[in-house]
Amino acid sequence: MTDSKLEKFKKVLKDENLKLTPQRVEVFREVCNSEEHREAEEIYLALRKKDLNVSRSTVYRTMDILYQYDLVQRMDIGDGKWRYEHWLNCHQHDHLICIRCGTIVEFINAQIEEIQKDVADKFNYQLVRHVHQLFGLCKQCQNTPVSVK
Amino acid sequence: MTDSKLEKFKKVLKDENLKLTPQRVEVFREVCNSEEHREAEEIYLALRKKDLNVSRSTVYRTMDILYQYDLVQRMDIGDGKWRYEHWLNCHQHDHLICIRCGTIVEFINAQIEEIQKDVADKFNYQLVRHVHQLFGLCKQCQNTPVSVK
DNA sequence: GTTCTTATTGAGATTGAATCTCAAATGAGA
DNA sequence: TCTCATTTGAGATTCAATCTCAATAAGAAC
Repeated sequence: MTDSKLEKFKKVLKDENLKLTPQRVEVFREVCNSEEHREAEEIYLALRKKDLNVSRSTVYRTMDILYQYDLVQRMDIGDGKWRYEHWLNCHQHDHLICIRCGTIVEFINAQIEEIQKDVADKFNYQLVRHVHQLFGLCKQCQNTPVSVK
Repeated sequence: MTDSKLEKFKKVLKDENLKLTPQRVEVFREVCNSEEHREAEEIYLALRKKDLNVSRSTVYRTMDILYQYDLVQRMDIGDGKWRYEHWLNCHQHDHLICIRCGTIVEFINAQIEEIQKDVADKFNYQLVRHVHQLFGLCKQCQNTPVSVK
């Protein structure tokens, strides 16, 4: 994690009268140092593994703050769990999700973005955000037979 | 609900060795006769209101069957609840969702469908299904001031 | 550095949608 | 009508997320 990212977080905390605690810093650092799309529980366990004992509650609470102040992105692939990813260089992208192995790949398509705007206009909706997820089988899984239980 | 829809359901039940029960028929009828995107709980309450007392468990179970056998569509707008809609004339469409009043409107865009395929190809994903949701403010809500609590 | 106030933390309780359990009831084939 | 596997209903359970509250700690003021 670059210092500028941490500074950004510190600024948000200061501006919002939230305190800079070691727990918050550790959670933020953990999220920034991974390119994965992880659940709060996974982030919690990753911290424990590193002997950085931040409670589950605090992880959930911090992820909420990070999401509210646009420091992380979160997505829901329909299994009832939020998945978080850092959101500092690369804003605005969508996802391809493998329905077998769960691999998540990001994509950006300017043309789709344009058409989305047109669709929203046509229906008189003022577009705020969107979710666009393509579910399928990744190359690997297309070539792997399903194991028999 | 036309008879042909019910026949389709009966055929699925028969083919899958599932029994045709009055409860299943009532749930199916209830879903087919509404153009809304409703949660299982709402469908359950709608039935109760009509004095068709199907248990909550049975509603959930029947919705699962209907979804598994492609007789209804379901969507998740990120609030942890499945919303169901009948899926008999109009397959394949996406949704515009008002973030204030919850109104859901359907849209279809052939161009986006095409580009999606190209994106999946490019990443070597074999596309199975997709979720595309545009969140924003509907016309009505753009013109309504937020009420002060 | 010390004091003070207020926010934060952690552990466990709670929530709510969805699923599971199991005894009683019921389809539907023989 | 009989039989038996399936289904139903009511309540228990699950699980991610949120809430509660006493103990702790940040950080402003001095």
